[in-house]
Amino acid sequence: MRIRLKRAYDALFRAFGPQHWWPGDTPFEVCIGAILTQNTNWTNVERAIVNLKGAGMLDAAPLRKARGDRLRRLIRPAGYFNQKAKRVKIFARWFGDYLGDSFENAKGIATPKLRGELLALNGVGPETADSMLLYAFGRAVFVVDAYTRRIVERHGFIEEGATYDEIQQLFTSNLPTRRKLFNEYHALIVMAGKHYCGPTPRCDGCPLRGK
DNA sequence: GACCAGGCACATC
DNA sequence: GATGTGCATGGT
Repeated sequence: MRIRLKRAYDALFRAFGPQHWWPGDTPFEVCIGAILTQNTNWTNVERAIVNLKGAGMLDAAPLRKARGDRLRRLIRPAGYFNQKAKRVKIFARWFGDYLGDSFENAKGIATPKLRGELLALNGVGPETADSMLLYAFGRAVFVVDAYTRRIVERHGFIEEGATYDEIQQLFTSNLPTRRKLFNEYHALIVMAGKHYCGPTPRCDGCPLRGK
C-alpha cells in the first residue's frame, strides 16, 4: 500500500503539477474559505470571499461585529448562508477568545489538542478542521474530502464505507508525515476528482488507472 | 429541470 | 451506532 500511494501521488503530480494550495491570501482567509466551501462549489465561495474582502470583512474583529443580515448578504453566493454566517461568526469569536486573534499563539498547542478545539465549534467537522490545520495552521494533517473518498474506494485502496478516520489513516500511516506532501497530495486528489473521478466516473485518461 | 459541488448538525430509530 | 433530513446558491 505504501508503494501504491506513492506511485499514485507521482502519477498525479506528473499529470497536474504543483497546485499551490490553499487558494487564499492569509491563514484567516483560508479558515473562512474552509467553512464557506462546505458542500459547495469553490467558484461560489470565491464570490463570497470577494464580497467579504470588498467590505473589509475578511478579518476576525469586523466579522465579530458584523450584523447578521449584512453578513448573510455578503456570503449569500456560497449557499447555506444562514448556517454559514453563524459558523463564520463562531469561528471569528473562537479565534479571538482562544488565540487572541493571532495564529502565532497556536504555535505551542499540540495538533490533537488544536484539532479538538476546532471540532468543538459548531459548524466545524473533521474535514473543515483538518483543512484549517493543514492549510492555515501548517500542521501535517491529511484532509479527507468527498473526492478522496471516491478515489480511494474506486481504485480499491480501501473498502467501501470506510470512516473518515480510516481513510485518513490510510494516508498518514503509509506516507512520511510531511506537511508539504499532505498539502500537495490533497490538492492533486481534488484535481483528479474534478477531471476524472466525479459521481459519474470519466476514467478515460485518468492518471490513476492501474496505479 | 435534474443533478452536482472540496459538510455539518440534529432528529429519530 | 446507523440512517435520514434540512440547509441554498450557481453552473452544467
